[in-house]
Amino acid sequence: MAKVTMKDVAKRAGVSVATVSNVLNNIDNKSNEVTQKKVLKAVKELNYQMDMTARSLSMGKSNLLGIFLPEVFYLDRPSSVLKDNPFFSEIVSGIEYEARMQGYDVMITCVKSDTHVKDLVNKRMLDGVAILGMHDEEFWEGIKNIPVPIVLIDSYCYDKYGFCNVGTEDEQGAYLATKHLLTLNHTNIAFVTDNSHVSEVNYQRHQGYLRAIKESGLNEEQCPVIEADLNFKGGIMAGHKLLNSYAHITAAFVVADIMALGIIKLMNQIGKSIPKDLSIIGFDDLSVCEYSFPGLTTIRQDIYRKGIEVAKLLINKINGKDGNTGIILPVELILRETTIPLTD
Amino acid sequence: MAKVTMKDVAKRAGVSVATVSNVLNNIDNKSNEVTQKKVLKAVKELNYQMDMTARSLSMGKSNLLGIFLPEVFYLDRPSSVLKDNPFFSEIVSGIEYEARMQGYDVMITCVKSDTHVKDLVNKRMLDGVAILGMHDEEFWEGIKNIPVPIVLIDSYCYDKYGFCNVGTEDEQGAYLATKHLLTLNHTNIAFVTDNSHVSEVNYQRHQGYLRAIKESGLNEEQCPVIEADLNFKGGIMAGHKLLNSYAHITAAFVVADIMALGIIKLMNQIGKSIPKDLSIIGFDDLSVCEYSFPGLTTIRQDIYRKGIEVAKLLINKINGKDGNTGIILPVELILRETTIPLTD
DNA sequence: CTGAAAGCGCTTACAG
DNA sequence: CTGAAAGCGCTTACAG
Repeated sequence: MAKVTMKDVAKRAGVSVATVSNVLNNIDNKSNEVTQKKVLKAVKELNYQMDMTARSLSMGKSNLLGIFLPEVFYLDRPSSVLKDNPFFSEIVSGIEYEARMQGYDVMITCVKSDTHVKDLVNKRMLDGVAILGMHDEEFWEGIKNIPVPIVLIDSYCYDKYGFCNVGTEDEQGAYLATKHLLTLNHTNIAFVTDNSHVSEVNYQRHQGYLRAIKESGLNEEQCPVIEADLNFKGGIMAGHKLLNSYAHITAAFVVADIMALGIIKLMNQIGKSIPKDLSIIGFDDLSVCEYSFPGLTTIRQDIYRKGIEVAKLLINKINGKDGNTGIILPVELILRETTIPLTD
Repeated sequence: MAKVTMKDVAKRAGVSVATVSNVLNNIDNKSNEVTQKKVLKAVKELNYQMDMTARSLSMGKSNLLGIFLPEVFYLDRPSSVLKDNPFFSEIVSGIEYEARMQGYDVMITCVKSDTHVKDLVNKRMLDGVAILGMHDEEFWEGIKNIPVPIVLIDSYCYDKYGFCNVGTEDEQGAYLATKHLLTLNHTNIAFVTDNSHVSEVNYQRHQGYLRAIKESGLNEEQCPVIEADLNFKGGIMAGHKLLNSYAHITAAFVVADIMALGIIKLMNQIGKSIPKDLSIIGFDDLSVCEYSFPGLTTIRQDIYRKGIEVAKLLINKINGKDGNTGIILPVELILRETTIPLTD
């Protein structure tokens, strides 16, 4: 069975290829009803499927969206953030879903440089791209002239480059988390964060933490910042620091669930009890929060929905619909079992 | 800056478009060295990037691989297996990596039917596709005539349809797991599996379990099969069944880590101690096994590598390289803290 | 409202 | 070894 092309449809319907193209692209009143019916009938009978490749070449757009993940290395082996970080899987999932609903396909790849991004957009005539993860200034500078819409996730400098962004109430989330601990009478609350010092997100979360601390009249000095790698192992390291150098701490707000899980694991291992010996609250509400014991109290952001918003925003921009270039999604306190009132 | 095409390169290099195409496609000795040099120089100077869309149309192949995930529903909302199941993220990660290394891009999408698959292959001129997850006979029948290579994961009937497959030593893994429990003197060992009754994989794992049981002279009858949904909640359900109806059981082999985590969670919640009250071993070695407390003893399969093998196999078939159509990856017992010798 | 024709940027026989 | 030309399957002014 040879490939069915528009030509075949045209012949069967007794019209020209141009006409088939017109009705299929819904150039509204450009064709009369009976013509339309003939064409649609032929399409169905022949089970015609539009060749997107030809269409792309002809129109200069592909109906393809790019999802670009950061390339990471783990023990010198190239790894993928999709493999090691549930956050990315979930957001990709949301993007893919919404894109599909709107008739777009998605290409997914890890990118290593701005050049890499530019090349892919050109090569595949991508209509728009979503870029996940953090990159340096050079990277953003390098891609800012790409002639298709670009949406970022959790960026605080997207408008500087003319991009769009879907973010989360980071400051407010951190404030809620800290407030929750304060409400439970904790006064020695650590802020556990990553050690890369480049994350604007975590800076914002620190601000929210500080706002709550100050508001309650506590002294900033008694509230230490503990830094480690932003992953499970980093959480374990942070736990060690907590135990060794901050014995007076009774509660911790951790900027990422995955780190919080590391702390919990360590505490369990050495026979400490969570939340009795340490109240702990995370941020994200990954599925794994529910798996852990005790279940991790955390600040929820709806990551899947975030992905959906990313796709919506991207497609709106592609269609030239103006409107917001920045969307901020709400957060919510999820109470599970890792926080408890301070009693003495 | 207008798009740089082959025409521009040709002009700059003082040759024809055909020649540019030839050297770029490495039609080995079809052009002499000096011509090649001229062309390559022009390519570099103009920063020329091949338009894959045009190339695809012309060649009838796209250098694009499709990764097709099953569409799932969760509480009536369409969901994604990528979101809820780390197994899929990890294997996708492996496929993407290897594909990229070999110069292929990947398209990822959830598919709902065989027609959907066929349409996508046509529309995008995909060179090959990897299909993850389980589907019914009708689905496989529907796609078996697709004229591009198809590789499956963990299929036991791939050759029936002329597909390829990358699988795991399921029977052997289950055997090792069960053997491990037997070695620890357990004699009342439950087999916890999914309730869909369509998974050939879990049938094989059951076989491995039975082999170990029989080999040790135990009576099959005293080794119950417990069924539940293949997810975290299902694990909790299985845990309840275990507690309510199988008090004599001292150990369990669970066909998937994610279910095992559910059981552990339940036991923790009701104050039972793992492994003292129940030894438990899973299958897969997801990252989350390490996060849980106690760390889950399990049978490891290298899922990331599985993805890599999928891509390799797919690309080999695309290039007409014959060879294996079925690859079986090894398993390994990973000892953590959820199994303990039976003492009485 | 419809169709003939040019064009999108490549590749590939084919002739030279 | 190189180039002119046709073709891949669409879309889009343009003329009718």
